Amino acid sequence: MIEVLETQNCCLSPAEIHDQVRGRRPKVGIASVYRALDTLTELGLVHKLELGGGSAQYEPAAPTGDHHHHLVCGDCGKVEAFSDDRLEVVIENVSRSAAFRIDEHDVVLRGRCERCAA
Amino acid sequence: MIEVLETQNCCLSPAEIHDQVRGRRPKVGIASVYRALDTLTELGLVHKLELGGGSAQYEPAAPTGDHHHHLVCGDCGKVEAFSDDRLEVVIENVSRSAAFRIDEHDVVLRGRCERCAA
DNA sequence: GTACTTGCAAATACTTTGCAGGTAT
DNA sequence: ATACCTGCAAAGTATTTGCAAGTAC
Repeated sequence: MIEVLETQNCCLSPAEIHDQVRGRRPKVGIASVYRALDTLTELGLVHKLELGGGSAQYEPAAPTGDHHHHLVCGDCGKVEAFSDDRLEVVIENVSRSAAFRIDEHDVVLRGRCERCAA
Repeated sequence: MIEVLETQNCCLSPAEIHDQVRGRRPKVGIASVYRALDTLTELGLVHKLELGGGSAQYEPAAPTGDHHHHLVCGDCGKVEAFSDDRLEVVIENVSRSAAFRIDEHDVVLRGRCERCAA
């Protein structure tokens, strides 16, 4: 599973991961995928995203410098990554001044992708 | 339903809305709540949030100047609102330079609330 | 053997849908 | 009458859990 996640750096659903894992180990069940994702998420190795559209998405946690956020197309569901340093700085500041002790953040920009906007 | 949503300005689950609506109109089914939320979301009157934790959350769309984002406690699930002007400015800039035509955004900061951090 | 992991099937949770009956025009 | 709305029950999807069997030490 780790090998599968390594090949993809952005957003896989549990079902997609399951399919790819089965390519190598046909007997693996979806329950094991969920269990492993749960563990990896707790360990901070994987990041869980709730982008809407039925199921959660998982991606490898950023190996520092690879931190990014997501653009989501409301029409076709396409997801694309982006990153912006000023955004990170501002979020860092906000996090520090918040009442909560923040250790993670997600930014999702929603709209239409080039194709669907046409 | 609109009356119920008006009284709350942040984050209600469909089940919570259903409970409150039933206080006034006992026969209303959960399906109608989902249908109405769908319609209101399409009309842009209500904003749908995927914060994790089982079900989606809905809140009245910001009547300009009431725009906010969310702090989520990973331990107890508590959700709190915050807003920050610089954050909005940066997101506005990022949105303009993105490949997608962006018309909405969500920012979620995750961590522990004061109580759970102790 | 003991403790942990696993796949399967069943259970649970959330959301959507079909439909019969009701309402409004 | 026609078109639309509604609640209920059933279906669908995503995720979690119980458990018997398997594996590791």
